[in-house]
Amino acid sequence: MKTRSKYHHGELRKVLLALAVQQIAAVGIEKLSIRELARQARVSATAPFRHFPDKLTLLAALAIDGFTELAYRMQSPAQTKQDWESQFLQLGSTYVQFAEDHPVHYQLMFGAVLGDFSKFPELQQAASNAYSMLDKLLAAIKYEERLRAEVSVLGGLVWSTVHGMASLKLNVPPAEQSVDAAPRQAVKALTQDLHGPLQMLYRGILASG
Amino acid sequence: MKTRSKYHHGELRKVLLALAVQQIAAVGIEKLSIRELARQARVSATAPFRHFPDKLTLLAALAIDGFTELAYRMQSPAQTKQDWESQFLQLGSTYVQFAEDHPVHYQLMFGAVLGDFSKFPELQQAASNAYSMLDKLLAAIKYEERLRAEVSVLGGLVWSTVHGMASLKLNVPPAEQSVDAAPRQAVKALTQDLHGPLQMLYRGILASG
DNA sequence: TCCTAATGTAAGCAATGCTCACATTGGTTG
DNA sequence: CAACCAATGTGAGCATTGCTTACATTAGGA
Repeated sequence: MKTRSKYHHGELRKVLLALAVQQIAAVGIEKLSIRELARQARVSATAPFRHFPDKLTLLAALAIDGFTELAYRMQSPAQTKQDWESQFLQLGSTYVQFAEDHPVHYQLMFGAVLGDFSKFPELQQAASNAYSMLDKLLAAIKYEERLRAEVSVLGGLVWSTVHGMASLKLNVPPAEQSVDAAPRQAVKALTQDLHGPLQMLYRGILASG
Repeated sequence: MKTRSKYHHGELRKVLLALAVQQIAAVGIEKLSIRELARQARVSATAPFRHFPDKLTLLAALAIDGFTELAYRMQSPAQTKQDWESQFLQLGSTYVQFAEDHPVHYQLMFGAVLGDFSKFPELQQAASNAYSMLDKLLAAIKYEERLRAEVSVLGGLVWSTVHGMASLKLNVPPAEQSVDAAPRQAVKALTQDLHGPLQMLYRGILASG
């Protein structure tokens, strides 16, 4: 290890991103300060701007990392040649697990802070990659099982459900949560009672559009 | 109508909230400026602080309005003495419709900007009120139909699904969306194919916790 | 009618995002 | 090996922001 030359931090970009995640987790996105990040990295206040043209772009970089990681995680279940039920199952829990492991990234990826992705082509690309994983898996399943539904329709419903679970887990005060109240009971419920109601629900919402 | 006395705006609070919604919709939460709001309301820069101790509290006030309106909308389906399928159905579409009608409020209610609700007792209260509507309906249904599952479990699943749909509709670029692709096909899909996969998915996710 | 609380104003402070001109490097090329 | 150049860091400074403090104006009940 060479002595730190003190000028030229060396891996400032990476460090800034990591610190940003920490700080957002600690004080929230609203109060994230680039100057404060610079201070923590022991670097001048303007140094961060050599790596990111502005604050939003720094956040976008985090979102890109998120989508990349998510896509990576979704790759494994899609490649293993298991029965499609297992793949399906793994895909869902992978998604939710990701949200729990990287709440800050998730927030940026699916929250409204970044606004229109069109300002960040790389982000758009990364997001599309991740989204296409679900489509690919569903397409494969459809082919093998000869499902009659459109893949896009299936995908939309599955995605809604999974995303809803993840989003609620992150953003709703635990006292109000009932998502993970009782896993085993939930499984029971699904096989016993929910069958009818859920169908009804889907129909109502989708038909109203 | 009396002549505007120019001092004492009169309904500044209401106007500020309305302007805030406009501005957030236009430039995003990140760039919402209280001083700018004051300018648009033709009022001094410090006037807003007579009505809201700080910026966050102003946003919290919007979230409170949101929860109140949502609870109000959910009240009607719960009171009409229809069959429970219809009630269920209406509840879901009410929720999604609300998100589409008031995206800014929705963002504040379920996004991460406000952080912990515990700083705003009124907000906590308003949220609880809204949440309890779903529980009430489910409890009633359970009683009438003798569902075997726990209400909290049912509620969690239903809520996840509905919330996921709403959240995706708001936060995902339409090009990537597949939620409302084809309502009629979706209904078909549900009654034909989705029955099995969805169960699998739920089981996988819930059992992994 | 007066007096007090509610509501508005004016001036000012510390912090922030960002720009610009300049300093210091490390890596490529002659 | 030297010299140059692009990448990366520094420092001063500007406009804007959230918020405080001290003061002005008003509305409305005693």
